[in-house]
Amino acid sequence: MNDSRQQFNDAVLYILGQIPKGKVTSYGKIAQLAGYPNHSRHVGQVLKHLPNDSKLPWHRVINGQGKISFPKDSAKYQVQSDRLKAENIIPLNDKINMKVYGWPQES
DNA sequence: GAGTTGACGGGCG
DNA sequence: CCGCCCGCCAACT
Repeated sequence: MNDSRQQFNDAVLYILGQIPKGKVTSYGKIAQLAGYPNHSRHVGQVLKHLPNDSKLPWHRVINGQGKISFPKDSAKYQVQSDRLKAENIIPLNDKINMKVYGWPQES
């Protein structure tokens, strides 16, 4: 019954772990890869449930606009931005170039 | 049990 | 280019 939900959750976590270092992806992309093209919001829901000490690179997930889905004044924003910068991912005007850092590779 | 929310995305004006 | 609206659907109140 609720297996589909659990499966979606598991798929998201798996994909999240497959994101190579120095690359980023969007919620919609993950949802699509998970087999649910329109569940972009739920991807965020899953990430929200992640523990703070999670080994998964949740910071490599941004929105389709190539921006961090947090208010600039938010602590989460600062952390994610700092982590991305630590992976040589430098956003321009608070926007990440998906053409360069995007994953999987878009054409 | 019913209504609202949300780590989003895409379309329209 | 920018802002508003609609859709999707589980989680939350």
